[in-house]
Amino acid sequence: MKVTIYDVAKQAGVSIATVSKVINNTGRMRESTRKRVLETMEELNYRPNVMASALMGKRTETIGLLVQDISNPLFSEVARTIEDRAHERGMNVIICSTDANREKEKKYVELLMRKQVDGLIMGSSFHDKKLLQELISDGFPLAMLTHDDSSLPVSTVSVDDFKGGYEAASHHLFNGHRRIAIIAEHAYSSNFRISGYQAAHKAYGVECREEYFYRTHGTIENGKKYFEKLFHRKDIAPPTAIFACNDQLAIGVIQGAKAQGLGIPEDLSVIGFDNTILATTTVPGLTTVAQPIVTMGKKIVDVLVDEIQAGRSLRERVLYNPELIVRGTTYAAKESAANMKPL
Amino acid sequence: MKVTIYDVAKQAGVSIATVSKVINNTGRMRESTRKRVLETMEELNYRPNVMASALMGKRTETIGLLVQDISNPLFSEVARTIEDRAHERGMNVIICSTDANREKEKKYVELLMRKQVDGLIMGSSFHDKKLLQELISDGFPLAMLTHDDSSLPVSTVSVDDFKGGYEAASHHLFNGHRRIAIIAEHAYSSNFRISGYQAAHKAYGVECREEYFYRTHGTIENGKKYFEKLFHRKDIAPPTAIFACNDQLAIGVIQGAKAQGLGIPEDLSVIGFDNTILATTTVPGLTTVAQPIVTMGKKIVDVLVDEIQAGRSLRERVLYNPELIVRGTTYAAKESAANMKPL
DNA sequence: GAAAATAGATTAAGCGCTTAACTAAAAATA
DNA sequence: TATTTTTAGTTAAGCGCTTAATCTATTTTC
Repeated sequence: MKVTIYDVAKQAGVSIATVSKVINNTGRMRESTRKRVLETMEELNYRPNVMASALMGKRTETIGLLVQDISNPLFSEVARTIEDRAHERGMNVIICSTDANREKEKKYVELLMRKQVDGLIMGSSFHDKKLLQELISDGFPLAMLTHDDSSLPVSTVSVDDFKGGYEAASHHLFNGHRRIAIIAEHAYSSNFRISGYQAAHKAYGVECREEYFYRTHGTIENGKKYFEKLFHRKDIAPPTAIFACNDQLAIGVIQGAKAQGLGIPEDLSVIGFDNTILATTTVPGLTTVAQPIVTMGKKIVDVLVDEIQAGRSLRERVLYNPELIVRGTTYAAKESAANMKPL
Repeated sequence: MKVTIYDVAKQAGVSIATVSKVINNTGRMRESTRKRVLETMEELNYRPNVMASALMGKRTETIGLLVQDISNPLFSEVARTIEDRAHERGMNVIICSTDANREKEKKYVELLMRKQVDGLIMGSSFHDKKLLQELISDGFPLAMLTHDDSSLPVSTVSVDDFKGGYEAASHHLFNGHRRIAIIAEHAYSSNFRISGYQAAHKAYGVECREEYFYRTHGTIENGKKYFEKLFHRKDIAPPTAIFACNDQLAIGVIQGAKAQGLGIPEDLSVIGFDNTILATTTVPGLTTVAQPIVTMGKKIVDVLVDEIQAGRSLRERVLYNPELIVRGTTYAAKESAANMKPL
């Protein structure tokens, strides 16, 4: 049967309170007693029951991680660093994929609350803002990754999406491109990437055309689909460059382009976002805007755990710099050999 | 403050036992009473505390999933289907990445046991066989994915690795290749893939040369590295085809080959294994042996949950058929235009 | 050497729930 | 109508732990 604190106490010839004290390293006792209890625990292969101690108001040492889809490389890479850091900090992680679906978000939050998780990391946009505000006003430990909504009094860790968008567009513009399409995601962060893209155009004195702008879910299929939309429009000249707001979209674009016989980057330059493993597996490698995934994953755990330990919101806002990783999918546009500078 | 069963009981004017009964749908009571309690629960936004009920011997409705590395696409894809199915069955999943490291395996198993998880899924090879046997003989609900060790009395779900290896090698052989290298993983399943590869050679009357056999960890870097090893050996003619035992290795091989100026598949045919998202993002697409990931993920959860509910090991062994997905990285060998048949 | 302080341990209450045992009232049976 | 059975609910113990309150030596202080 299960070994309980009573078994240990009996065997060691002390009370359960004493055993509890050695478990938690609290109170005072003779060194010999501590040692004897420790040995007995070892001997009986005793494992304290987390449920019972959680019932007494201790932490469950479990945090919930809500992501859109753990099978998406960005999230699985983030999840891995979160998991590792959480373990270092003595916590387990329950991962839930919400599919950016309100119902699931709600269901999983409820479930996680019932399990008494100590805190929650929102791994990307969380759509049910009302539920979010409820959690926040309940003082529940919360940290948001990649969703820097300044209207919410929560700790956030994210990348400077504006800058990322700016750098991606600037790279294209610098390379002489003047017709640069953007395929954005239905995500909060995309708003900033779009703004950055627009700001870069302004800096270069290039008009930003509505016709080159699409917004969709960030899948490979959609990348392909919107590439085709872009290239089958009769009203506009096709773009010579595309800024896709995640790597999957970029890869879809590349696949669509290659299927049409277009050369990458000779005929079309493509930039992605995230620098997931996918960006490294294409040949040529995908030029993309890197998020410091490992750093961010670590940080979000630290922020959350600090908050849990402090017992109140620390409202930390951390913004990391994105980095443009130039690989093989971007190149000077045909119509302009000379590289360009902003105005 | 937290709403407890007492609050509900008081408000509804019943005893906590009655409330408990409506929560668990047990015992009998007037319909009007049940309804009143239900309404009160709703009204107070009451969420039963899983810890407390777990303490009373109920399930925690949590299962642990141990994988090598959740950031590896194969595992993240599997994890996603496991997660979904588990949720359908009313359970949460705690994911732990072991890095195929004994220490971590042990540490995470301990942690999960302390958290009273109802069962464990071993998502790939589990190295600490002793610990495994301990768990099994303790009667702890366990299911193994992709690790069909017949010496262990556990339920397993896996793909027919022998057949997968056989089909991969046969495809190369059929295409006329006679120098087919194999890069295997340090995983239990690789043994069968290797056997299948050897059996196919036998069927075609082709000698299997030791020099074309390597074993390593299944990363992109290692794919590249072993491609180079293979092509810089002076003692043997380089292979015209490679069977890599996972997609990452295959991609590494392709990257190495392209870096050397080799054309894929004209100069080198490559087959991977797993059919992860990575196999679809390369251009041309990677020919690979598909595991029915979704089916397997679902099944392993069902097996485990059935076992948990039955309260004893069902010792189910499920073997799925792999499927060779021919994409663009395999082609007839130069030295033989005609396709070949087995003896 | 008596009072006060300290060290080392125990007792007992209680966390939020489940459930076996019980009770009281209503319904069925004799 | 009296007795048995059924229904609808309650009481109370206990799951494995934490911790404040308590207790008993043993030391320290003056």
